[in-house]
Amino acid sequence: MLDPNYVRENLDSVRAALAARNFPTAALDHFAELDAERRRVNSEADAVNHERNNASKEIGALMQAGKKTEAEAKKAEVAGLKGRQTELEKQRDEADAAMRDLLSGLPNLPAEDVPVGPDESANVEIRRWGTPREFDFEVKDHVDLATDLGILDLERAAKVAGARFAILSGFGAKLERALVNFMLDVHTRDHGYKETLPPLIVNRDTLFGTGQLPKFEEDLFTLTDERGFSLIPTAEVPVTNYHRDEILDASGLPLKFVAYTPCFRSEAGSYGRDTRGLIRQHQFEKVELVKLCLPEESDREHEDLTANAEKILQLLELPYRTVVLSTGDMGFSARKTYDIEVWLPSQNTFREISSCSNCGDFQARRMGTRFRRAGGAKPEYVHTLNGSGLAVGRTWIAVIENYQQADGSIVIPDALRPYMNGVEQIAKA
RNA sequence: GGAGAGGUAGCCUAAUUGGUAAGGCAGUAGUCUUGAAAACUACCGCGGGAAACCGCUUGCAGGUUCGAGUCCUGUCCUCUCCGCCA
Repeated sequence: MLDPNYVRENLDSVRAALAARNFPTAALDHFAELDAERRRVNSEADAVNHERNNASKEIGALMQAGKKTEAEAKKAEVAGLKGRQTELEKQRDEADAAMRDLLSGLPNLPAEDVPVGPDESANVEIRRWGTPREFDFEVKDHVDLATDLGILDLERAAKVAGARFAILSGFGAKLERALVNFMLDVHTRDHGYKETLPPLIVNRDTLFGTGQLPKFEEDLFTLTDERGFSLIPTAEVPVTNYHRDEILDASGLPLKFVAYTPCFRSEAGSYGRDTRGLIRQHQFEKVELVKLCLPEESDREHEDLTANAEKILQLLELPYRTVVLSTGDMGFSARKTYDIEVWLPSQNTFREISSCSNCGDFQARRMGTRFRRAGGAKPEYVHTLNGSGLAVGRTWIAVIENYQQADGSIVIPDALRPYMNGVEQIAKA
């Protein structure tokens, strides 16, 4: 959520920023009048309220003093205010709701150093690590490799659940589990994150807080339960919301969480995209990094978080590059996003394996997550950050494809071997 | 699923037949002190405002009333017992 005061004072630059995100700016056409109306009605309702409060207090005093007739006279006087008050409160609620509807649908404003462009073609590569391996045989993709090895069964998954589901088995399942444990260990032991295991089902307030609602309901799996539950699309949702409607002590910041969870996405609208293999699934596993921090530290924390995610790929010796997303390619809640893309030999290209975003105070404002500096200062909104560290399924793909051998077997990266009970290679049984 | 108890500011605890949230601890600033402690003073839920001040706040949402922590309805959460259960 944008700060209404900021929007009021910077309407033109907000309009330009939204346009850079390909966001229709028509909604802002009514901002000024809506804002003025809201503030006018609010102060008027306040004034009437004040009048009534005073009268009620006087009645109370008269009753205490035993002056019944005077109290009755005062009551009759106050009764006339009631209709006007009800009307004003109704107007105020409507104006507030209209403003909230307007603001809650607007995406975050891009940071100043985000490249401006229409879509992913304007993303800018900022660094590259490792060198893609030279293969002296024809590479296979992860579907052929893993299916042949008997560690992946997509056909039966389609029978059990449907398209975009998978069954991992044997060393395939073990590799997934090894990756999860490896990532959690690195982030907790070396990077100082606190491991958490959040609910996989969340309510609507939580979804609003991180920005999934009201605009992206169709991306979620929502339960038929009347409580409005949805399956989480990412651990960012429950974890960032841990401190919703709280005022934190500044001395406790930054808070750094790492959470391993399954994630569930409807993938509505992505029909025909990445239909083969594990790239795009309705259910996948992810280790997620989340930070709540001071505003002045979020840029640095963002760099650190991205480096923490990259470290996993370095330890697994998987080549990758990091790109900064352009204004036209960023997510709703982000003010700046780095995508980390891992090398996939079968596609001869880099594919997203992590997305690390600084959301500034955008989510904090929706959640009501604030902090207070020492000395009893006014509460301020925290900054929130999140990033995959990493998408486990896609890491699994990267390991399978990058470590494939001519005979179709897979060499286990050194860093993972302790997590595989010393297994060094997955070969056909 | 059945029965019962409860939710007041960071924590603890009050509030008469409904009269407009009292107090303690912790915390912050200051006085005093070589320094600290103690004592004393102020602040000490949220929002707006330069300020004066105003509005909001007893889990949440409604209702009755001039006025609701208090009465009524719904709902969420916590706890206890019974049943069921990984």
